[in-house]
Amino acid sequence: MPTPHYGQPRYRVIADELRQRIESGTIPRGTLLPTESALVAEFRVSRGTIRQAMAALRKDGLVATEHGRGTYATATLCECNPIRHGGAEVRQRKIPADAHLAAVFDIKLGALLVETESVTRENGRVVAVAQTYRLYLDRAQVPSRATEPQNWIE
Amino acid sequence: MPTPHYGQPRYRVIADELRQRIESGTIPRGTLLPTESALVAEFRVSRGTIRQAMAALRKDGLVATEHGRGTYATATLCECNPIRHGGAEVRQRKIPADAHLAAVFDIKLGALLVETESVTRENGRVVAVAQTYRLYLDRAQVPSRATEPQNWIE
DNA sequence: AGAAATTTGTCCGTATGTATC
DNA sequence: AGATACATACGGACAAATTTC
Repeated sequence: MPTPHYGQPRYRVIADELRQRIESGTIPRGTLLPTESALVAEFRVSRGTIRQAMAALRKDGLVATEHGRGTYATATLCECNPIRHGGAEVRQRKIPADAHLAAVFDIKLGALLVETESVTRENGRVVAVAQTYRLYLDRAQVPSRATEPQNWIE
Repeated sequence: MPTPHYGQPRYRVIADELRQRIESGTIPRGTLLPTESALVAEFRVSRGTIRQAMAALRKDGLVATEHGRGTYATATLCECNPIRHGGAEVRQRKIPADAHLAAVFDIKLGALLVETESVTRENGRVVAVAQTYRLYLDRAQVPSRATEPQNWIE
């Protein structure tokens, strides 16, 4: 097999498969995913392809990776339907901190924040977007060496 | 030469170097960067490494890539010093729209927005971050095929 | 405490497919 | 159509962080 990528590229197919396993609970939140080598064996692709799929999931905040340790599924991302509030659409969701927010809040990359997004329209046209972030205070934390990530409950 | 990467990985060193060239004006805003092959030759690294450096710059919105065309430096990111306003630090800057904001505003990826960020502290600890975005109304646009990107002024 | 094994991170070289000019 | 450039994929190698013994 040279390198045919008709339709969807392989790394995307794999990413979608893993995403479904996480969302369906086949891979519980907070637990480690199979290792890269295991996925290489399962999907019969090269390690680079697996890593590309992982990067895609990481970008979406669905998983987080720690060097020498593994990649685990992050906490549930709760996304609510937008509600109307004074002419603006307001929507709230839990998100993992990106690099910038992690630095500002001085928290770990991937730690949970609550994002409130408000979208303002004028004549149907979006003219302003406001996003506020606050710490998500719960026992839901990114697993660390101090606790057992396997048994951590979201 | 096996694969020594003391300290910083090479792709990051290259990304920093390119970033400096852009910020110092060696690579003017709006102009195309050297091609991948040129950078491969200059830095004596593989294409994948160059592409990784490019991806890093792209993620930061410093450059934008068009398929079959090349990679060019995006508009100036004006970043002002934070000012204090009622117990919060407020800072404004121009940023290129990421995928989400581009979708919400219905504008092109990389088009300019004005971001106002407000950071609130309690006892020195950051407790909330608010970001508002509005359209940046000016002639500064991301270059398109219709105009000549080379001569585009920010 | 320390060595070995495991796992992810980075890098290389190469090849081929696909889109644009 | 031809040239150029980006996207995907492979296999191998060594580095670095973590866990296990």
